[in-house]
Amino acid sequence: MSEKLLLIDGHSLLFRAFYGMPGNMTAPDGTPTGAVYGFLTILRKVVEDEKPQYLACAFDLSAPTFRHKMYPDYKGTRKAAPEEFHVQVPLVKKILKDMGIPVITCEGWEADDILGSLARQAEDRDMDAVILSGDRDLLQLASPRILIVLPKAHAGKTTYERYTPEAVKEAFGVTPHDFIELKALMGDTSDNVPGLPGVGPKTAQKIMDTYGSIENAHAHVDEMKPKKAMEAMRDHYDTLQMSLDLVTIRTNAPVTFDMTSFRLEDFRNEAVRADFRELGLKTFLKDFENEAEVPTPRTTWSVIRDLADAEKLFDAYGKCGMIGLSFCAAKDRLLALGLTDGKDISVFFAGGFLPEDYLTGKIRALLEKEGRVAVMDAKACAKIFEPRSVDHLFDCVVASYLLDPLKSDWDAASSAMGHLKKTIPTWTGLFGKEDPAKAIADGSGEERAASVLAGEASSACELLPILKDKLDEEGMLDLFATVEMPLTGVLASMEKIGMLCSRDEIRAYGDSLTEGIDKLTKSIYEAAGEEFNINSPKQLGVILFEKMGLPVFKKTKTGYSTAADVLEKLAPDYPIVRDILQYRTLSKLKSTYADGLPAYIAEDGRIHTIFHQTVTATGRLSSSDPNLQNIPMREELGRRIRKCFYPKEGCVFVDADYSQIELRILAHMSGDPKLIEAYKEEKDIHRTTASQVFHVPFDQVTDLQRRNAKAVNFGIVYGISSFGLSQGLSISRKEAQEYISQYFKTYPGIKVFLDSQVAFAKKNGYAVSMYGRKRPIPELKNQNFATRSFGERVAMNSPIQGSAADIMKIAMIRVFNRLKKEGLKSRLILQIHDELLIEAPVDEAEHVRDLLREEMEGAADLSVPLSADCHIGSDWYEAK
DNA sequence: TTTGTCACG
DNA sequence: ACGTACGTGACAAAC
Repeated sequence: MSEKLLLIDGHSLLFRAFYGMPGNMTAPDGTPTGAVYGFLTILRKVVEDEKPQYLACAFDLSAPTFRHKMYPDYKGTRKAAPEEFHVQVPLVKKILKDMGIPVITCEGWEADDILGSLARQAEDRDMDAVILSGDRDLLQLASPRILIVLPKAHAGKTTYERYTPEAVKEAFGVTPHDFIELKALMGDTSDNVPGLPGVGPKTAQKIMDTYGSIENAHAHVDEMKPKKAMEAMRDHYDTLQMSLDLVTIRTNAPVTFDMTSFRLEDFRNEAVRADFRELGLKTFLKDFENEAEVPTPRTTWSVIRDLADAEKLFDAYGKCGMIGLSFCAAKDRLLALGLTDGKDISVFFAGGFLPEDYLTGKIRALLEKEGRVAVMDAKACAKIFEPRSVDHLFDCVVASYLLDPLKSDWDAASSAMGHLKKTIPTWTGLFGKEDPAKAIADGSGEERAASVLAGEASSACELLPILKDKLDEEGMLDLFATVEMPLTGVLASMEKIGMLCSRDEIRAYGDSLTEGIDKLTKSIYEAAGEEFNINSPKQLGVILFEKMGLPVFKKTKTGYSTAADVLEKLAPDYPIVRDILQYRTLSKLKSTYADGLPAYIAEDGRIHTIFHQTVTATGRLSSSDPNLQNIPMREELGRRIRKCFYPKEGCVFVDADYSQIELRILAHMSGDPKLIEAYKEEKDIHRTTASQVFHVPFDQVTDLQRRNAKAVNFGIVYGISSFGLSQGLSISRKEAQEYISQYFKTYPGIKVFLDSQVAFAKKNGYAVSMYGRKRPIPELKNQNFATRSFGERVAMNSPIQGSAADIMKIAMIRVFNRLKKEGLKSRLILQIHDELLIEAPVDEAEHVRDLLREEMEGAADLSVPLSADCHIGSDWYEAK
């Protein structure tokens, strides 16, 4: 194997890291360090993976280069960057120096040219070169011996893409050399390289596709199309030649350096350690100490291909008290699975002597035996293996979520890292954009898949006892075992069943919206005196507040606010604003629902939303792909979309929603006698509140009083503030404060309760629901008033919203089990926070309605009654 | 990728 | 004086 030289494009890599990393990272002295951190992370990863023997890093100088002489307007190295970036350049240079990595600059030349020249020199010495850069322009240097590595901006993760000439061709459709010509044709605004006027990416690509090179295109300039491009090529050929020259990276810069081979250990010297300490780069310091220790032994596993071996293993696993299970599936088909008893790890691929049905059958049997099965995704497990119950499953990711619900997006790897301090391979980490199913099918992904499966199964197995202890310690084991775990099975069933949705009806609905949108567009253009993009808040702001001179009520950090509450204030005086509001309504309905939903209708005619159990801070579920928890309801026009959702032949929808569950929970948790009394009367609660707060007889409450009382009730649940209420009611802050005082005077127990929740959260650092669900509130310690106030409102709201979520989850499990127990064909298909929707055969409908109400109202025993309103309908619109 | 907006509870 | 109602997800535009 030939030797390898890793060349780093210092400036561009740091720049990329600067925008890719959180901007708030600082050293103890306040110096920003985010870019340095990102730079080092990617560098370490590439060095580990590529294992170069030699390293060098090139930087630009601020002095003009030969390109500035060719073209004075050239920007190149003089791009604007914020101060926070500039201060990090010397920091990274010092660290590189201390690591023993040569930092190379060259007067009159850019870093690109240095890299190109050194890479070429490496080629001449029969070495391989790897160029690590943040700039795509470097791709032109890719060759059989020169690999280009670009970091990939992927939220939070450090990954990169490797470009050989073939990879460049595959990803961009052009050879590395063509990159140069393309860029010359298009120009580059950030470098200020002039391109051909009127030629963008599309036309440039077309020219290259047709003629293969600029030179050839110019030879055929007379026949060129479009006409604009032809004229541009004819008139600006000289400029184009110069641009070509400008964007071509040189390989003859007068640079060399002493190629002293370096070892990874060189990174770990005292000078580097001091740098890291000074900058507060804890992650890297920790690395330092860890590396002295024994490295984590590589996980090993056996791939099982023989039926007799498999039989023996499944038999043995069946006798274990605890096993770890992982699997890989695509479109509800099992592809592979990993199993461990905590010692040995076995990996099975479906197919050959081990058909898919054989494996799923074996796992189903395991899930019905006594003992625990630790997994990373019980919901997916239930969907694939369809066990009679999920009673023996332990979902490590759900457990991790309960222990820290603020860290949304829990997954297998972060659970392992968070509780085991272990790094395990991930699907995206090993496969990137590649489809694991395909890679497994053609064999190229088997090894990688096995390593992910082994890591997930073994860490699940290891995590189970740890997480169980932690849940117990935190008083959440009961919530986990009796609510969250059984719920995984309910959600699996709901997702799998899905909800029928009519393509034709949605299309018709969309068409009717289009008509309205077209009319409004015309009318808006006319009133504005010009055409513009109404969907652009920026352009709209210019039209309304600059051109037409409308009064500005509110600004956002980027410009004028054009939000609905602002436009509504202007609507009475300006017809155009009314049209814009209407336009917004229609285009929202069209883009998100009419145009958005059909893409999700599966082959069975149903939409299978995903219910997320580990996302929200309060314990609620969320829904995505598509979100079926925000289908329009409040306005008639939008509500009509619900007519497109219908039950299957011979069925109806049975729908039930809790009536003011959050206020009832507030009454219960606070124990305020007057509010409890109000609920026991089972009258219109907002009217009752108005009557009691404003001291008027129940029958004499005006609509305005009721509306105000309702807003106050909302406010209380959200964590009341006079400012917030004043916004909600469009009244002065003083009046709002008056309402609040009045409310607290009427229900003193509520005030005491809310204060106690804030005090509790301040003391303990978290709020807690009726069922022990915790929500940490770090904001309460923040010294910023606004942030702290937010924390206080969260402390008031979370126990209420969280308890409501708990109760709904309990209700779902009760309803699900009751349907099963009674052997009914009715199926739970949706949850919308305080509402459940069931698809029920007509002959079961009335019974199911009663059952649904019973199980929902009986889900919790509060000091006020829980009440659910039920409806039966032939589509979702009718069922509400 | 972030921002503004808006649909729901 | 500080600046907001609580909790989500999707889309289009702009960076």
